[in-house]
Amino acid sequence: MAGRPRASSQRMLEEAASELFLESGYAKTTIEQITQRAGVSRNTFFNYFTAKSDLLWVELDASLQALTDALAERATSDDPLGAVQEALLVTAAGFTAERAPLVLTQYEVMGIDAELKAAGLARALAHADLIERYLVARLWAANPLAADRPLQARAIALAVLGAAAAAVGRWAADGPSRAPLVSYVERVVHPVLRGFSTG
Amino acid sequence: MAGRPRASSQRMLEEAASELFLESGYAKTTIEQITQRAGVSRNTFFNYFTAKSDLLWVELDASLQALTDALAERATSDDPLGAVQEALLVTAAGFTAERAPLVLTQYEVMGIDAELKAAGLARALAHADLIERYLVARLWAANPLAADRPLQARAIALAVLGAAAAAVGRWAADGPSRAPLVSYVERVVHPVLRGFSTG
DNA sequence: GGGAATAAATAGATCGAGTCCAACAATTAG
DNA sequence: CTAATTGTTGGACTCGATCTATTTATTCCC
Repeated sequence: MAGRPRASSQRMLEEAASELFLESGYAKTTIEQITQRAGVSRNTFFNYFTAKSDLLWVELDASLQALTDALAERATSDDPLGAVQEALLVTAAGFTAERAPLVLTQYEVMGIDAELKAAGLARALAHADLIERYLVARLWAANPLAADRPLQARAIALAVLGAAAAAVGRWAADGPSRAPLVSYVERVVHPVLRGFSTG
Repeated sequence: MAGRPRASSQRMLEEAASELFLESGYAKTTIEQITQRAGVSRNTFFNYFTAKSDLLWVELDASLQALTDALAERATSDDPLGAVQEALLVTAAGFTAERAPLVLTQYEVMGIDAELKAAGLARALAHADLIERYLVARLWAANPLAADRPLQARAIALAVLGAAAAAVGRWAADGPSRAPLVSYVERVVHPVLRGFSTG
């Protein structure tokens, strides 16, 4: 395969960025500085990331694939709500102490305000979309005549997303000696799904 | 009171913007064009709005006050979860056909992509913060010793927010002859709160 | 070895949202 | 009338993001 070898990688840029964010804050760190530290030109940044903010949510974005896989493994489950919970827990297990997003653990040092943190929730809508699609396929294949099932699938997906977001936030705030994320997520996702499964 | 009278208003700018968004799309409409149509200078825009995106969420932002008031009226409720649902329904009642955010009803015409729509969820975190604070006050005054009650309050608040967002999205998509938003919100918020109230 | 194909990096330019400050303008109060 | 107050504007600037043309670094094939 011909072509010029890459001079950098997402990982390199991410590491350069994390150092700089911790040194000077997110807002004060320019893309020029990040790429300089990584040894490439400013324009090259956009060959690796769509936007500066992508740097804050690398682990979250990566977990989308984990959730996709976990849901696919449960494609034929006869307990869709239970399967959603399991898939979320499997995905949550991928977040270890070393893979806790800096944006959630070091937000004060990095000068991350509430609006920037909130953008994580918007970004995680992709996860909710996966869950919704899974539910639409599993629930309404069983009973396609129920008129509001698309709304219900979406509501479950978004409610679960919200609960999981609460869990992640608490987990990150609890410090390095925190329990595994899985236990937080389970504690909050279970009541949500319970509510939707009775009736 | 001395001082120079204002030459414009949020309302005027919002109307100018809505026209332009519908004509040319959100991304293609510049702040210069909006302020020109409203008859003021570009810099003046920022005396009325913090950012261009504020224009998309005027009704949502306004509903924050409605929710604040509705929760305050239920400050002494002995059924906090029920009170949260009622407050949400009162707030939802403020969204009529004429007050449906264009960003949700005309997103195709306006070229609003998924990311821009997702930002509404991030913005609505302010609503979830209100609910969380209300729950912390109501639930943990009654039983301050439960260790994970702050997490539970946050999880409820965010789960309810997610469910409500699903309702709003469905409601907007259903077209001008849609049923009142209240019925959508009730249908999805009730199971969430039910799940957290049993146990 | 050399040329062609391929993929990546870079320089340079531009746009527009957003920030900021100084000067100007429109009102009221004394 | 002057001073105080509040709002508008012009001008300059930053920086993320976009885009294009050129250059660069590799492989492949003759």
